[in-house]
Amino acid sequence: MNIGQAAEASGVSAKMIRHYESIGLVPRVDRQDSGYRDYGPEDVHRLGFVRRSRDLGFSLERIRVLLGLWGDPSRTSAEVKALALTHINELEEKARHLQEMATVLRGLSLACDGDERPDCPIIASLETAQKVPTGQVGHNSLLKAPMRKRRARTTGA
Amino acid sequence: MNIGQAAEASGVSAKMIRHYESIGLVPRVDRQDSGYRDYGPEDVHRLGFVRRSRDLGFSLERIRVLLGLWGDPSRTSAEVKALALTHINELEEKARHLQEMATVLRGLSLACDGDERPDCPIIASLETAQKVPTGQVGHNSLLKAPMRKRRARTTGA
DNA sequence: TGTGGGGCTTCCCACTATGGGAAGGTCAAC
DNA sequence: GTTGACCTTCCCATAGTGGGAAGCCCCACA
Repeated sequence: MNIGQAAEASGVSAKMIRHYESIGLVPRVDRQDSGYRDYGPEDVHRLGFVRRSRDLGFSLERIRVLLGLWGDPSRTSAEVKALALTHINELEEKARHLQEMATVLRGLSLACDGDERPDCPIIASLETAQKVPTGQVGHNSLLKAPMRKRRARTTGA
Repeated sequence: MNIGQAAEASGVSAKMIRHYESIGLVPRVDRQDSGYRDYGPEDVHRLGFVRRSRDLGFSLERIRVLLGLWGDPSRTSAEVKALALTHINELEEKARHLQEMATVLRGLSLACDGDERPDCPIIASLETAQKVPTGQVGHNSLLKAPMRKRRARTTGA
């Protein structure tokens, strides 16, 4: 089976299959006399595993671990579950972050007339780091690590 | 004011300030005799605007537009609001996507014993594209554009 | 048997946004 | 003058995916 057919069968693009192979995520497959890669059912199966893992948001590095667990007969479901729970927490944290930004912006938008005049609380809020009328959020600076202190300079004149 | 002080005052790292300047997001500032960049209050103000826009998840390209609207006395609040609403929709769509992945995985995790045995519905689900007992979600392949059809080949022998 | 076109190969570049680090110049305090 | 923090530019790295070029392979059809 050529790479194009493996791509269609697995849902992973040929481009990505080559990439996954190049970074060692999936093993190098045999070559035909022509030099074309030759895929068997097992290879396609594995690519499908990768594809579904990606669909659930796993990073390639984590999929590397998942593939290891998949092929390890002495794995425990506890290991798999722990990995999944870690990932779930990360997903939900990111989702919360995005939703919080949306909520802040939603509050500002509600206060914006959206007419022909230039006055706009959205622009005003971006301009100055002040509280926004969201009820409970009240700050713009989310999740950014504080910057390290710099030595004060006597900026002359 | 040197770049380090502008960075601390604005919350944008010196590295990023230089980068923003290099891509034309913020104008090139004057240089001191030493060749050091020299920042004034207006520059810091603008950098703060960029910082807060980033904190709300705006892309640099969209911040370019926002900066244009900010400095445009003939802007309308409708323009700003439209841009904000577009962004809100994108944020919430991404948040939903992440949350949906988390929910699917949560369902699989609930069905996983997490003990010393290898049997694991999480691995099983990644292995084969079958329905998962989540109640309403029931699919793994989310949001991926379908791949274009390829011509079937008579894979000889 | 020749040819056309689609698939395959490798290799490089692009994207987003940010940071690390090197090599070297500048400034201010002591 | 020395020292150390700060500045300069330039290159590289990240994560994941796609675009595209140059060139070879293969097969169907005329």
